[in-house]
Amino acid sequence: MKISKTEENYLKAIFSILEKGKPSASTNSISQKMETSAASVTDMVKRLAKKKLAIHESHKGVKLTKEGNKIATMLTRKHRLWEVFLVDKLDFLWDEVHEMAEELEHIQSKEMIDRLDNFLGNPKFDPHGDPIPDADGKFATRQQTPLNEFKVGEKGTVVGVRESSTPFLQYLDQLGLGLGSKIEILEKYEYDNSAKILLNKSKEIVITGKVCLNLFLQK
Amino acid sequence: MKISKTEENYLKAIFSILEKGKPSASTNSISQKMETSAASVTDMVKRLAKKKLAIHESHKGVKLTKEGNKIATMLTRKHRLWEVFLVDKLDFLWDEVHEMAEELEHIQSKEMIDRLDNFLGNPKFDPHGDPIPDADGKFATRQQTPLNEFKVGEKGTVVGVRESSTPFLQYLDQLGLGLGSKIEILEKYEYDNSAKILLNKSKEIVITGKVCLNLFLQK
DNA sequence: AATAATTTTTAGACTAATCTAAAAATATAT
DNA sequence: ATATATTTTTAGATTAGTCTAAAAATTATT
Ligand SMILES: [Mn+2]
Ligand SMILES: [Mn+2]
Ligand SMILES: [Mn+2]
Ligand SMILES: [Mn+2]
Repeated sequence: MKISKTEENYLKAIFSILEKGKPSASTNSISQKMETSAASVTDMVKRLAKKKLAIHESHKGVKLTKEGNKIATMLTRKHRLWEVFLVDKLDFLWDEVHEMAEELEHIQSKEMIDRLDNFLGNPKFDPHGDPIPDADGKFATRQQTPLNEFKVGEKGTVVGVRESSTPFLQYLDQLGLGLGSKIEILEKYEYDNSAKILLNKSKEIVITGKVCLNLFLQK
Repeated sequence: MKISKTEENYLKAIFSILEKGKPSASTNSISQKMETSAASVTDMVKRLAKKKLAIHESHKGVKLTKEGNKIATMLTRKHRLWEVFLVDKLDFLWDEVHEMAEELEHIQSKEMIDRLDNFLGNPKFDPHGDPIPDADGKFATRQQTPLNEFKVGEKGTVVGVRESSTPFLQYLDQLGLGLGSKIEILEKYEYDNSAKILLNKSKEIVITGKVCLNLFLQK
């Protein structure tokens, strides 16, 4: 059974919605992520269900079957490994790689991706700190806490971002923040959830509540 | 103006037919290369003409415009650079890479391909000895002669193959022949154009006229 | 030059993927 | 509980890319 690039992108979209803890993905949430109409989503979801990749109950949202989940996981693996390649080998910045990976993930060769994994030194996390599933689909786990849950005086290292949109990543670059940055909380302002932090033991900066929410740190 | 993957593959097919010296590509020759019906070719050729990528005169075949030629050249560049990547970095064999490159060539990023070129050390020839156009579309040239034009006693080094189908390449592997192999002609048999050669100054083997025709050597 | 063979084009149909507009189902507010 | 708003599905249309069968044009053969 062959799966089109479009079907693959839908599977990945559903996967990423379910990943965030939702019990099922709604038609509207998928249409937003895919930037297509709700009608198109209904069509496609039916096709995925017919192929036994998804389970669809009318008006009750979509889940993935074991097979659908497997495919989405392998797409995530490919996407993230290519991102590592682009950053580590071709020296792209972390905010430049998503669109290219979005295309590269559809190249069909398990052998190639396993060799790429090896060539890259079997990385466990992508340039945004997201875990890379191994050849069996197993995700690495890591202890991480969003910055907004830190208390004054606590310290940590940035290991991931909740959202990896280009504007957010570029904003972090501007602030001098990236994976590996050392942070100590100096002050927290209840009023708007912003905070003053000490960056890499050298620079004091103020960041908004939104930034705090989107940064994951290891204590 | 955006060009679909299918349109790109047609451009490349037309390009490769014209490359062999033909003044124009016939509908049938394209349909053979693309493994589609002649009717589909006519349809597509009209679309390419409408986009000013090809010139089509009814019943007289197709040529490429400057723009069409440029695009086909860049696709060839991408295809061949990815083949080098797969062989040099991921350790694939020369007969394993074509299908993957056939997909990779459609990834849309000039910046990425220029960086890949650089990462690979700006190779001038692909794993089959075919020239890789540079960022401006210029092909490297090289003095090369098909083995069948060699005379008894002459020596040379294999630098390319005329045809790079998997069966042919695997057959060469079996014979112990590849790019860089040193060859001296020991005997030529007029009867069926086969020849006895000394391979790498150590092994005597007999090869058919067909093989002689498909190997390019540098004297 | 007429006929036969081959190549190319046209006509009409099909599928995947998309859309808009309207209908139906579900959720929310009064 | 009814009315209103939102979400989801259905219906019908469109475009790219493909096909087969038949018509038209070109090339080869007698
Ligand atoms: Mn994608
Ligand atoms: Mn990522
Ligand atoms: Mn291709
Ligand atoms: Mn090649």
